[in-house]
Amino acid sequence: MARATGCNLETIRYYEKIGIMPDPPRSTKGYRSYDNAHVKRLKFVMRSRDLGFSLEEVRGLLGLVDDRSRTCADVQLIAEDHLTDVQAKIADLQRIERVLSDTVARCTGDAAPECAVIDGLLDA
Amino acid sequence: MARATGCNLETIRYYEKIGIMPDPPRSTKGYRSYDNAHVKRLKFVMRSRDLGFSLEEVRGLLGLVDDRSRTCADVQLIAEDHLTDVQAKIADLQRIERVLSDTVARCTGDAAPECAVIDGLLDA
DNA sequence: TCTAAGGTCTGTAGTTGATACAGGCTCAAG
DNA sequence: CTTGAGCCTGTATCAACTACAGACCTTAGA
Repeated sequence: MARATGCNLETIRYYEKIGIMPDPPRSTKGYRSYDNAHVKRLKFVMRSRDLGFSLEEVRGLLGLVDDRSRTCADVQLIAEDHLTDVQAKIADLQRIERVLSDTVARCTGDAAPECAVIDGLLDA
Repeated sequence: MARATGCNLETIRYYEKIGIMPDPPRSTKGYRSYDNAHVKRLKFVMRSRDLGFSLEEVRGLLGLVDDRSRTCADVQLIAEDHLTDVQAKIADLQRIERVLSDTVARCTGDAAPECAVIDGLLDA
């Protein structure tokens, strides 16, 4: 399954341990054996993680996949919360980017020990 | 110093333990006593962290503050590397934001168990 | 002077989301 | 029959803190 999905082997077992992935059936010698449903679920998890959902959020999303009595509105809540988080992070990083690029622009870049970056951090 | 800087008490001691902050002098009863230089250094660390520098990067920046034989060019390298990181993170998050907001926009938000977000994650 | 509330001390454990072994078992090819 | 690869469990590690437990100290009020 690691090869099939590109997911790290240890990560799959980690997901199993924390209950994101179900305990798969085992061969007589104790080897895990996975089927298409496992692969599909793992890919779902990987795509969610890729979009920055936390594992707890992924658990919530999986709840809907598993339990069809939960609704689209539940998912929308999780996704909108997450979208808000992402937008806040972007705004933060853009602020940081402005400060950093302004400061770096003031760098002379020479061999002197005076430095606009350091001064900025010391005096801000 | 925690009150003076707004830094969590445990965090200050953590910085001391990992060598970001120096071991301060102690009272006879073992209480730490800080002066202005400590406060200034801690504020420098806090501002650097706030701009997203890792503690290792902060260590590098502090190296210049401490050792005046190091140069502006050294700092510029650290800051430019970090700027590149920040810009990459912004680009990632913007990609995520697009996907998320597109998907959420397709949500009906009703009580039905069909959901565009889930479908998107399952089939992408 | 006693007491209670709060601050400080050390040291350890928990957090998130993995990753990296160690040491042992099994399997398939040559 | 051997060799190398793959799988198994369990534990340790990473960043950057945060949160206790349990002990000690200080200060203000009765």
